[in-house]
Amino acid sequence: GRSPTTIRLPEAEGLVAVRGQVMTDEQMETLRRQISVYATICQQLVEMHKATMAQQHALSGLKYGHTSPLDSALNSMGQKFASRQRWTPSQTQLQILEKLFQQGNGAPSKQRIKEISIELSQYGQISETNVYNWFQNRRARTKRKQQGGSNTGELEFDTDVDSQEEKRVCADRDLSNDGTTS
Amino acid sequence: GRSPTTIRLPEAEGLVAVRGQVMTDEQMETLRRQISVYATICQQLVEMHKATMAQQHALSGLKYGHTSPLDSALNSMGQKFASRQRWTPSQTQLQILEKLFQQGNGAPSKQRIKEISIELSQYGQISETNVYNWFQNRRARTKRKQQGGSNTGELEFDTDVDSQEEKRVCADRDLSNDGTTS
DNA sequence: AATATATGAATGAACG
DNA sequence: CGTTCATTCATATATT
Repeated sequence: GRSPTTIRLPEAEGLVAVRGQVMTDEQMETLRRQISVYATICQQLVEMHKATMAQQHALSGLKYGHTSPLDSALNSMGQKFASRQRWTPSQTQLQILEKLFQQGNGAPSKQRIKEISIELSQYGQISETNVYNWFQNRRARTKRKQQGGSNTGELEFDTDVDSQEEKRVCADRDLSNDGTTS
Repeated sequence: GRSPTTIRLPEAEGLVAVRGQVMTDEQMETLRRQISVYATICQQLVEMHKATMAQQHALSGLKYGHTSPLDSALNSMGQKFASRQRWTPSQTQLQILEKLFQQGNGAPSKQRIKEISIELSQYGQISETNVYNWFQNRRARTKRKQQGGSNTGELEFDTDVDSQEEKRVCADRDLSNDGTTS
C-alpha cells in the first residue's frame, strides 16, 4: 500500500504532505517548488564540488574525470520534473488569436473565451486559461508599447513623482468595512 | 514568480498528469520518489564536499569559509530582494498566511487583520491592506480554480492538423465560469 | 554555449 | 466579492 513515508522537506516552504490522499493543483505547485529548491541546492553543491576538485587537481597534479555520477543523476532527472512547461500556441492558434484580437478588441467575456478555446483546441492543446492569459498579455503589452514608444525614455520622473504614490494611497479604503462574515 | 498548474512529469514513470484535477496515490508515490532522489543527491553531495574540504584542509593547512551552500541556495530562491514597488510576502509570511487561510477559512475581520499584520510585520514589511488583499485574492482564486476543476475537462483530441508545433503542453487552471453573470 | 528577447503565467492591487 | 489591470517572474526562443 502507499507507504506513509513522509519526506523531510525544507520547512521554508510549509508544505503539507497529505498521506494517502489526493493532491490539488495547489499542493502540486507547492511540491514542484520544493523540488525546485532541491534542484537548486544540488546544482550549487555540484558547482562547489567541481571547484574544489579543480583546486585539488591543481595542487596534486592528479586528474579526475569530469563526469560525476551525480551529474548524470541530475541530468537524468534534470528539468523533467522541476521545471514548469508552458503552453506554446501553434501557428494556427496564434493566427486566430491575433485575428480575434484585432477584430473585437475588447476583453472577451468568459463565454467567449470558452468558445475560442474550444475552437482552438482543434489546433493543439489549449485551455481557457491560456486564452485568457493570452488576451491579457496582448492587451497589456500593446498598451505598454504605445506608452513607451511615444516617450523618449522609460525612466522619466521629471514632474510628478507622486503619481506613483497616488495609487498606493487608496490603501485603507476597504478596510473600514468590518468583515463580520467570519 | 510562479506558475501553472499542471506539471509535466517524466513519462518514464508512467504518471498521467490530469488536467486541473487531483492527484492519485500513485502520482503521489512518484513524487515521493522524485523528491527522494533529490534528497539523496543532496546528502551525498554534502558528504562529498565535506570530505573533500577536510582533505584539502589537511593538505594545504588552509581554513575554508563556513559559507553554507544550503543557506545561499535557499536564500537565492526565496526572496530575491526586498526592494520592490509592490509588497512581496516573505517565505515566512506566506507560510503563516497560508496556514491561517486553511485554518479559519472565513474572511478575517478587520480586527483580525490588524493582529495578523502586526504578527507578520516581524517577518518583513507589511500593511493591513496587504493582508486584506491577500485574503481576498486567495479566496477568489481558490474559488475560481475549484470551478474550473469541477469542469470535467473536455477531451481535446488533436487528430492531426498542423501538429508540427504540437509540443507537450500542460495548461490549465480554468477560469471557466459561464458568463451568466453579466 | 552564453546572452538577449519574447512571451506565458503568477499575483498584488484596484475597480465596479 | 468577482473581475480586471499592472507588474513581475520564469521559460522558450532567437541571436551572437
